Amino acid sequence: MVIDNISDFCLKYTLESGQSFRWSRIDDSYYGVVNGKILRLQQKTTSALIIESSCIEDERVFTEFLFHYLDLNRDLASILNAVRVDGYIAKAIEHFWGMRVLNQELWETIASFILSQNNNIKRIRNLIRTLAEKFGEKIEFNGYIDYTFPTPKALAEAGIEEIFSCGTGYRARYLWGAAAKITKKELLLDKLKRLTYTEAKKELMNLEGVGEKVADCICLFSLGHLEALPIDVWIKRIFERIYLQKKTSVTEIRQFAYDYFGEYIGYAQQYLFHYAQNNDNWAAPEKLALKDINIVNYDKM
DNA sequence: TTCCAGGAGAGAG
DNA sequence: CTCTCTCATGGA
Repeated sequence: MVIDNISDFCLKYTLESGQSFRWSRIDDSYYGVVNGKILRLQQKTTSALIIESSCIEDERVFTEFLFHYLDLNRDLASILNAVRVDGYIAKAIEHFWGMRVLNQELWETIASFILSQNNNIKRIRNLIRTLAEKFGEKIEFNGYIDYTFPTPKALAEAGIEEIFSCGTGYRARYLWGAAAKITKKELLLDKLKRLTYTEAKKELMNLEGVGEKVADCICLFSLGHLEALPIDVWIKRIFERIYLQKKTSVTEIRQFAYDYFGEYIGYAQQYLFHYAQNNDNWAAPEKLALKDINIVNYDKM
């Protein structure tokens, strides 16, 4: 199946920007598990996406779902125009044009970012794979083998010890607690999807092991709240070094960021994060000059 | 060996 | 409110 009418999209940047931990690149295509099915995605040209899956019943319904997952329904150009307020972020945007903020499955996102605390991306990926191998279901597509993300029920029944034995460390009881709470319907995922950003964040922070940063990740990477701003060590570093030029609190960073970048701060954050992660020179002195705003037409990659 | 990673919670002040 | 310490684990 091919979708050939997309624009302002880069599969690589989208899937390799630390928002999802479930995609693997093999040659020039990406394999992942979404909604319990293996997907193979491949971007041949800027406008064409090749999709293969073990089970596509209705192409129209599937396309609709995929557009939502990859956030292709949004007008990326106007979002990036809105947040391109200085030369620094302009460089990040130019560099990673086409990176989208995904709308991932809610439970998987909650679980993944509970595991992400005080952890690095590679190890988070390994943890999730181990958990899926142990508590998910084995699936196969064209010789590619993977596992579905464990359901809340599966993890709740497994217990803390079993989760701990996967190498989750002290996060085991947080993950188990969230799984149990959802299984017991003390937290209703469908209801969570209908809340505003502020309401959803507050509700998520009632879970043990979910603080402000993780709640913001869930709001941004699953619930589509683009005003969410996850402040991790990198974002803190960037704002302290580039924008505020002093050591400061997340409260001040948050206030400044909304004020400065506006309602699409979530997208701005993702470009700044990925730019810093992939550029050892992100804080070089010449990059501190923000004045030189180059308004160029970034219509194409 | 020590430090760090898409942090959060508990306690102290 | 803000600081500080601790919590597993593995890679650099």
